[in-house]
Amino acid sequence: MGSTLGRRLPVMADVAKEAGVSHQTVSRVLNDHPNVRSETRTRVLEAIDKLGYRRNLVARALVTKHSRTLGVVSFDTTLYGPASTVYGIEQAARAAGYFVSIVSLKSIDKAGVRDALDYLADQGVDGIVVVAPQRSAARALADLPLGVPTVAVEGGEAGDVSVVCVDQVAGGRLATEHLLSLGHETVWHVSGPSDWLEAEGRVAGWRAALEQAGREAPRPLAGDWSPRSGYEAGRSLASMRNVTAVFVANDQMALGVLRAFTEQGVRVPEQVSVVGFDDIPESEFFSPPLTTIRQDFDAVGRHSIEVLVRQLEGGLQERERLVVPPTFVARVSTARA
Amino acid sequence: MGSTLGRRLPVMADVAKEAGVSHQTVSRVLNDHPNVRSETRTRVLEAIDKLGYRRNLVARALVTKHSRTLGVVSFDTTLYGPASTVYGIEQAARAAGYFVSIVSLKSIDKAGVRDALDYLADQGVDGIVVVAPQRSAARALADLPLGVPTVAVEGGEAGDVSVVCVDQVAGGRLATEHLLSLGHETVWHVSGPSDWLEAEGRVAGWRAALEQAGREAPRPLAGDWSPRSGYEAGRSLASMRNVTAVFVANDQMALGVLRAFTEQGVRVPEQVSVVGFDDIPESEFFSPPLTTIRQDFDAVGRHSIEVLVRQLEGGLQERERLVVPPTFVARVSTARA
DNA sequence: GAACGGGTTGTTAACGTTCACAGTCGGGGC
DNA sequence: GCCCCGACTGTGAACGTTAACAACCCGTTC
Repeated sequence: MGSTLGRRLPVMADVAKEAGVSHQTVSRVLNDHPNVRSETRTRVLEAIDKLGYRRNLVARALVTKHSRTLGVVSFDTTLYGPASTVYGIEQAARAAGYFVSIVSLKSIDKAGVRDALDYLADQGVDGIVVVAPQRSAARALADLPLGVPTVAVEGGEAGDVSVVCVDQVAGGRLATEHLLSLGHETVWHVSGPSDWLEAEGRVAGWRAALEQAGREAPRPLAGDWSPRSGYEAGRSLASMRNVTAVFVANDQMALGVLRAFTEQGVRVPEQVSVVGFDDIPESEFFSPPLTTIRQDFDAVGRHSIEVLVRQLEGGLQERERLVVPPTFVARVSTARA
Repeated sequence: MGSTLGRRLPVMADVAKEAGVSHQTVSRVLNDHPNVRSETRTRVLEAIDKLGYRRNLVARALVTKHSRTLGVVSFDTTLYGPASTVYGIEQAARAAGYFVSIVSLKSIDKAGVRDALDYLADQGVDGIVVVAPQRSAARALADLPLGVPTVAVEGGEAGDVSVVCVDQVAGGRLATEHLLSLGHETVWHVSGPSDWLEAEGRVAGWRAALEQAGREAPRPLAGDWSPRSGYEAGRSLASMRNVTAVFVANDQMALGVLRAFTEQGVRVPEQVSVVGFDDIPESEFFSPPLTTIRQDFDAVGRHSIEVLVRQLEGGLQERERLVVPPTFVARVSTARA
């Protein structure tokens, strides 16, 4: 192609020439500036349409210092919880007119979190959501000097940043109280990894409920969220005589527990009642269908964007703390003692 | 505070002044240009370190016309398959030095795909990966005049774009042949939604295996990937006398099938053998543990980035088609007829 | 001693927007 | 008739980087 025009994408100046106005007027039209004669506006819009012009957001970001991009750092988005949360975040962010740039961490240690944050900051994101369910991640966040508005999901006492989370303690309570109300003497617990804030919250809720009912809390069995660890915990529990009720810290482990019980000939819910946590789509079809505590991940994602955008567009503000309540889902894995 | 220096972030010019060189030399150091005296280089690096300078990637993108950002558009990243694929994509992209911007679609229709693509193009991504498992998405892709290098995951005959996919037909064959080899007269099938290419491929593989063995293919039961739809198909199957082997198009539906069988008193694998597809983490702990076909989503994600990056950095090229083989995973849900 | 050439550095001009400011035009008040 | 003001539009300069080119230094070569 000659030097005449080639394949070059049209820029504002081209539109301006086409419409017989200045590039600034084009800019005004694009930004909905009020003081543009409506006739001029249509002329510009026609030119835009004719040339197939699209504004260059990179150039815009350079001068405005806003990229309208939000960063998300999350741990293992393969898991149902993080995946759902990130999904909610993405939907909400796009609805609010932001792009979403994502970083999934394999393991969360301080260095990993810092790197991810740096990485996103380099990219020029306007704000960051950190799905930081581990204590170590939350601590990293608290220590980091972040130049970018940030909100933490499940972040515990995450220093100066705003936090959106599910009330894990209430969830643990809900599960345990349900089992106690069915007449069980006490409730056993298969917990998540101790580094996780969610695991810790559920343990606390379980303990509080038992204490309030004046029951002894048995020693919790620790899992790692995986079905396998639930299976192993289930084998231990099956070998004990006095177990009639178990609160498992997530549905995947609960699946493992159910499997172990089945193998050992322990019948659920006739001999032992089981409650899970999360309400993954599969839970309803476990054998037997799992009574569980539902977390509204979607709401968590949405809220975190709301908080972040408020912070971004409303100037600096108080840090907020938003707690989403969990709900009880009755199915058939629990029965009277 | 004053006009002296304020809180302004340092730019290249500041580093240049600090090091007593020109901003261009700083740029050269940052870009590993060979012709910089090593003494100068260290002086510049020291200045960068002292000032805490970080280069502005937005400005850089403006002039180079490369953002080093890749776009990903995917359908419902809440599902295990897409989530794992996107995870693999993200890991590989970051390793290759690219940022990842993501768009999750609720529903995939032509307009949705086009919007997502436009959206990402506006943002200035260098390339796009479309996780397009539906026929409609693939068709949308084929029709679209895309100005950006694109690769499709599970994209079927996706027009001019490169494709990375799992060999679904081979997977369907694997499952069916396994069941036939156990002596079952024929194999029933619970399929995915007909609009999905993956569903179609699995049906084709199942049919081919039956045909090759000279067996009649029963009418497949259609599901929608959800455990519930599997449950409903399972109830139908349980009510039939002659069903001894079922190939279910994904593990979630297989869970539903198992549930229905359990409820109806049909024993797996004693009376009926069941094979799933995907190998989700839960499958191993179903009752009974599910024999299934494993898809290496991670590899798919990685490969798609490899193909895309090759296209990006190697100039325009032939479109590629990369097929990842599925593998058979033996567990206990299948037995001799 | 002049011309050459490679390594090293600096100068100037893009890139495509938005911002700050300066016009121009027309109508209303005195 | 004059001034002012508000609506509208244009001009020039940022933003922070890389690209293109020019310039310099110093050692070789003829």
